[in-house]
Formats: sequence, C-alpha cells, structure tokens
Amino acid sequence: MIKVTFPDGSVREFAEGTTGLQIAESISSRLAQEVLAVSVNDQLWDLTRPINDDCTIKLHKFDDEEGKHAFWHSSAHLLAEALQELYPGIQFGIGPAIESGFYYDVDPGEAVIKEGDLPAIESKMNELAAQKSPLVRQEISKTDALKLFGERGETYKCELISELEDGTITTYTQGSFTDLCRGPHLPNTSEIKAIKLTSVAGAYWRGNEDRKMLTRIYGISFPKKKMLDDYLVLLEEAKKRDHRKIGRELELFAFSQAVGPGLPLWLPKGTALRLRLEEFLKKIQKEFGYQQVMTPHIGQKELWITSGHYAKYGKDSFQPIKTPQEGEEFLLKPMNCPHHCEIYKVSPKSYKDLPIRYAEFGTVYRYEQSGELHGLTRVRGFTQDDAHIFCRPDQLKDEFLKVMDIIFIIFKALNFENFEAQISLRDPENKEKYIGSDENWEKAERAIVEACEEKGLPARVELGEAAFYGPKLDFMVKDAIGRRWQLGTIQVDYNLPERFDLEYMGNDNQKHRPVMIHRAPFGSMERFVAVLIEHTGGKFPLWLTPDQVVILPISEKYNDYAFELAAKFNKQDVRTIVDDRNEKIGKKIRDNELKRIPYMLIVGEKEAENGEVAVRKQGEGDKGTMKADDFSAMITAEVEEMMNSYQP
RNA sequence: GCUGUUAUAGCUCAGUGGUAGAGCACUUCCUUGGUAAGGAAGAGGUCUCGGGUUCAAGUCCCGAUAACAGCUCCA
Repeated sequence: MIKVTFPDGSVREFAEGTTGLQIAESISSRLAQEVLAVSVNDQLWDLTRPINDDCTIKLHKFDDEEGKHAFWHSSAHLLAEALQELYPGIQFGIGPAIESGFYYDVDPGEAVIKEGDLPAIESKMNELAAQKSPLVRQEISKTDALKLFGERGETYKCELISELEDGTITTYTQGSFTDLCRGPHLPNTSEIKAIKLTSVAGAYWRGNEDRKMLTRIYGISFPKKKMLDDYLVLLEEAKKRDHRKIGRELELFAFSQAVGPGLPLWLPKGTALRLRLEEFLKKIQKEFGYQQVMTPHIGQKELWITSGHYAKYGKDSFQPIKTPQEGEEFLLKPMNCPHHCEIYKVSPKSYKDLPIRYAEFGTVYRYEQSGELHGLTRVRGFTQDDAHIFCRPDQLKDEFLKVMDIIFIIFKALNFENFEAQISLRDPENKEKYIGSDENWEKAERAIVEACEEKGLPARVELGEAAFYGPKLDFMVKDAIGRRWQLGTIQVDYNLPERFDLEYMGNDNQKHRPVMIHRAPFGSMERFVAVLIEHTGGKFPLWLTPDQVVILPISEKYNDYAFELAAKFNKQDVRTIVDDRNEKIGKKIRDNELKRIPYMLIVGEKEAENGEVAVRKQGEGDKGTMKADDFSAMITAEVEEMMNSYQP
C-alpha cells in the first residue's frame, strides 16, 4: 500500500500502482470525468501513470493552469496527428501549450498550409478525437529515439533528442502518431470536444532568426462547446476595444504615411487627454519632491558613446545628423538619461543635496524594426514620463519604495486593479552581456527584491531579462477583459554614474558615486494611452475624458440656450460641447452615446424656460431633470472628489 | 528585419479582364422634433506607387511602400 496526501492534508491509502484517475474515481465519478492531470510531489503526471510510492497529489481540472496545460498539449498532439494524415511526409518541430491554447511548428516540405486549409484540419482533428485513442507514454533510450525519429526523417526531432540526456526521454503515442514529449497528457483524445484553429504564421525554428522558418499553426480547444463560444465572444470583445479602432473613432490620434511609419500624430482630443494625464503625474511628482527639467531632442554623438548606448544600438538606430561643420554629428535622443546626467554635473553636489529627482516628459526616437510597429504600443517616436533619481547608496531602497508608491497611485486612479510585478535580473550564465561590477549588480538586485517584500508586492523573478546596465522592476496590469500589458518600469543603474563620472561630496569630505534610478510609471504616454483605451473601451474616467458633457438641443430653436449653457459650463471648467446638427434627438443621442461622452444634456422648451437640463448618462439612459447650475456643481464636485482622493 | 495576408471614397466594405459601386460620414434643401438611426438631392476615387502581360488591367504577373497576424527584437 502507498500513502497519498491530498492538498487539504488528509491522507489515504491506495494499492501500489494506483493511477491518478483511479484516485479521482475513488472520490467521485464526476471528478473522474473532469480531471485532466495530476501533480505527484509537485511534478505534473499523466492520470494513467501508476503511482508506486508515498506522495502528495493534487488533481487538476480544466479550471486550473496545469489542467489546461495538459489539455492543450494533448490538443497540439491531436493537431499533429491530423496534419500527419493530411500532409504525408510533414516534419514536426515543437508543439507546446501556451497561455491560451496551443500551437505546432511544422515543416510541410513542398506543401503550403494556409488559413483556408484550417477548417479541413479541424474536421480531421474532430474525427480523430472521436476515436477515443489513448495517449500512451513510453520511456525510450536515446539510441532508440534517434533511430525511431531518424527513420521517419524527422530531422527537427532528432536535433532535439540529441540534446537530451539518455534515460530521460519519453514518447507519447495516440493512434498512428508518436511524438517526442515530456508530457503529461490526457488519458485519451475524446476529452477534446471543441476545437478552433485560429491562425497560421511563420516562426523560426528554435526562435532563431538564422534558422529555417517553419509554419506555426495556432489553435485553442475546450472540453465543452459552450466554453469555445465564450472564448470567441471574448476575442470579438477584444477586437472592439482595439485602441487603433477607438483612437480613430474618438479622434484621439492618427498616423500619416507622409510623416512616416511609427510616428503618431496626436489629434486635439487625444492631446487633451494626454496633457491631463501628464498634469496629474506632474502634480504627484511635485508632492514627491521631483523637479521638472527640459532638454533638447538631440545631443552630440559623443554623449551616447560615453553612455555606452552607441556601441550597443548605434548601427540599428536613426543615424547621426550631420551639420555643415565637418565631423560634427548629433543623434536624435533615444533616451533622456545622458542629458539628465549632464544636468546633474552642472554644479558640484553634496550628500546633503541627495536625493535629486529630475523629471521630464522626454520625447525619444528609436528605430524599431518595421515589423514591430503596432498602433501606439510600439512606435518610433514617443514620450517617456521619465525621471532620474540620483541618490546615495543608503537611500536606494527608500527611493525605490517611493517610486512604487507613485505607481500604485496611478494604477488606482485609472482603475487598474489587477497588476503584478516582474523582477528582471541578469542571466548568471552570461555575465559578460552586462556592464558593471558583480558587487554593484548584487547590491541592486537585493534592493529590488527587498523593496517588493516590504510592499508585499508579489513579483515573478526572471533571470536574463535585465537591461544591460542594471536590474529592473516592471509592472504588468490586467485590463478589463483579462489581457496583460506591461506598463511602468523602475530600473537601477550603477553604470551611467560611473561613465559620466558623477560625484557627490560625502560627510567624510571624500568624493562618492551616486546611484541612479530610471523610472517611468506610465512607461510612455503613447503606450499608456493605448492600454487605457483598451482597458476602458474608450469610456475614460470623468476627470480625464476630453469632452465631459455634450448638450443636445431638441430642435434648432434651442441652440442659443445650449450655447449659453456650454459657455457657462466651460468657464466653470466643465468641458462641454454642443451638438447643434439639424437632426432628431434620437439620432443625436445615438451618435453621442457612440462617442462615449459621459453626460448628455437634452434641452428643449421646458428646460430653456426653467434654466434646467435633462440629464442622460452614457450607457445608463435618462436620469431626470435638474437646474443647470446644480448639474455643473455636481460634475465639478465629482471631479474634485476623485482628484483629492489621490493626494499622496 | 523574417514569413504570410491585405491595399478601391474620410470610415466599413462589394466589385474575379471590357469606361468605378453600396452603407455610414460630409454639403444643400425639406422637416423643428422629447431619450439609440426622419426624408430628398448633391459632392467626393490617378482603384497605394513603379514596371510588365494583354486589343483592353481595379482585376493577372514582378518589384517597392504601408498596414495587419505571427516570429525575432525592444536602451
């Protein structure tokens, strides 16, 4: 007998060789139907794999990550089996489960797989799933594995096998398809009830630009048809929230081929929104002891040679600007740090002066690869809500904590309730990729980890994701429909102070090196506005939205009253426009609902006579009539209350 | 940058070798209205750009550019 410990701590005995599935059956038949995989001593196993020792187990259904993972991984194998039948001689790369769904990278040889071929592949998958083929795990020696896949001409698989250690290799077989795979998998393919192949795209073999490009087929699958339908609805919803679409509809920003790719044009309404965000952050930063500075958009090439960026990025950047003066070269600034370092150096600094915090909404230019440009989230000219903090080493952690406070205030003000953090450290295997001493790196990495602990901020640690000059802490928010976006960033830098030879006089009358922190709570104004659009679906908070109120006269007879009110409201800082088109009221309501203006005021004979407005709230409908002055006071109070609640 | 797809009116799109179309938006007129689309008329296009095939190209072929999806990259 073996002792099995469940997640709740209870222990039960089972015969040696009992499987996860049998354990589930012993609890309830319903559980046995829904369970997909099992963790045995925190290792993910097949349900059909016999358990021979005492262990702790956890059963996984579709609603947890591990269950989904096994489900989609098996779906990838099912996709491969279907492809093998439809495209004889096809070669397989890898086919993993991903965050939502799965893919398989394949090399179809001469054949071409297009979007239009996906339905046929889907049908084949459904047909094969219905056959209830068990997925059978087999341990195999390295020699046998190389022989097996070698005979089938699977060069990609053989490459993978040759890098594995003998004795750790397993295969899974369902029907006529055998794949090299660590597992785990579903007991059989019939669990996969609803399949959608979503797209086909190219992907480099092993993610390497220099290797062959394979065909990647993406798909997603579910144990129930209804779940697939819900997922497809979510995709539709995401499409409706696309910031590129809403940005055009609400006249926030645009691109022009004449101006150039990746160079956004901010339209009046988008500019109003952005400036309001900037003012909000400036106000908070003032409270936190920041000083605004301003620097030019260009600087001498030597500035970035000093910083080290020219060596690393110079050849892939906008190229230097020449002048009539022989040998004189300027660069469009790709970041603001060197300029801020020069500001620091304008006068000698004492330890009593630190920390010094220079903030600038600094516009920078980076020559992103053409295929990388995407709406406002990835552009070639953008404005960072940048600041550089110069402090003493003993102030580092405290400054870090204060920056985190600013970021929390911003997330709260804009209703990003779900966020997480990622600590990016250097790759310990590849230390030569980074500049700076071991000692400094370790100090900085420790400060970040401790700051997160002190704030109780759960953070994922990623090795090898650090910038080349220092470790960083990035914030990811989840938007209203659950997608993750990277926004704010805080980066420690021991390197630039060194390169720019920054100093301060200590209380020991000796010169010391300050520590630098780069930070941008929004990230960039472009990216942040894009994420905010997708998060809110274009329904911005009242304090932020470009137009807060639109007045809709019932007929042209009441236009004068409408304009009078608008003028009065605007004087009171209630941002108001008038829809004076010669249209029926129903039409005006519809159009302004679609513009997501928070308040619509309908005015006709009754209202004009009594100095009233009929209030309609966007998305909520008629709210009844009130005095015009009461309405503007209400809006002013609502905005003030919001702004005051975010005082540091 | 790589692979694939796309490019027609301000927007969304139809047009599949024989002189360019719809809906919305826009302009003018009628209408002057009460909570999500009133009616009529009109204006608007070198069919992204450059080559080629053809008697004839928006349509077929090649190239460039841009956008989109994915990959790679992201100071």
